[in-house]
Amino acid sequence: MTQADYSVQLAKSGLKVTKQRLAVLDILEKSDTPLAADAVFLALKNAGAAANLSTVYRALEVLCEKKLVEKLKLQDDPKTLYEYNRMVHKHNLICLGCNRVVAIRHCPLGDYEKALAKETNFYISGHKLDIYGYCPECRRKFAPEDTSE
Amino acid sequence: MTQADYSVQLAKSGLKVTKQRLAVLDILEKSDTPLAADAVFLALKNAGAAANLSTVYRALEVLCEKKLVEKLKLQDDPKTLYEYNRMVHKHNLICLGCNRVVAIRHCPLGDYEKALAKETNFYISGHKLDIYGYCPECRRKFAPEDTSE
DNA sequence: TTGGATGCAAAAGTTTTGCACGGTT
DNA sequence: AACCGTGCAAAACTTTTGCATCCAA
Repeated sequence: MTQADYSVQLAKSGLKVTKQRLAVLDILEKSDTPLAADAVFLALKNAGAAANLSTVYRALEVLCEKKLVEKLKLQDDPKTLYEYNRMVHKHNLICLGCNRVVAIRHCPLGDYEKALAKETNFYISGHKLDIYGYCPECRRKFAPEDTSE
Repeated sequence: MTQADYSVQLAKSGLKVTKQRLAVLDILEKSDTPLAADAVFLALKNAGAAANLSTVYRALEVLCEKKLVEKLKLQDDPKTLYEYNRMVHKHNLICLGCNRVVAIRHCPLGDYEKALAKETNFYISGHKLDIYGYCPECRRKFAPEDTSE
């Protein structure tokens, strides 16, 4: 993704194109894992595009409103994480050892949601599935249990 | 559940039996929805078992460690919620209108986890599924979309 | 030009911690 | 008696807000 792409996205969303917002989008788009506000703040500094922490929070907030960015909260992290919204439904596989977050695209819950809606009479707008475990590397380090077959 | 039951649970966990911990367990066990620390604090006061907020946080923390209580974070609430751990695997159906949390016992994810473990080589320790929507009453109030058939 | 965006500082909200005292075992 | 738990106050940490200034449209 290029600067021009982000500009179009911002403009389409009715937001002013500022270097801070462009930089935030770029950081998130390039990151292979969701980032907390302070991590974005640091990344901006390192990229030579330093912005104020408040500005980062405000940018993240407005980008979430416009669906350019997604917000997520994981169980053991007090910080809210943000990731570039690639507009695909997905789930998170979170490593409890190194906190790496791996995106999982296959979703087994379509029929389940429909059945649940019928059963509970809720209107169901979406769901969030986080799967916790240990990645291959951390398995080796911590070996919480041997599950090899 | 009675005072005596909680005492046994605490003792088994190697915790001292104090009136604050007993009261916290009782509040959570009787609640039909997960509670935030400040709500527990208030409930204690109303029950004539007032305790300090720090004590409530410390009690909740240690009860979580001992698996007597479960911790959960939902997407739009900055507060951590706590619920009595009934030792059953379940999911949450959360109403975006009134924030009611309904427990769902059926879990469709057993095979999915196994397949995912094989595919990613993660050791998978668990998952968390939250489903968001509008309960029957809030559907009527907000009518976000007509999905009746 | 003008309304929205930013920086800075201060505040708000939730949760944690240090320490002296009190209660459980 | 020893040690863990509690209360109180202060602090830590994340996030939000007020206001003056700046910048994109």
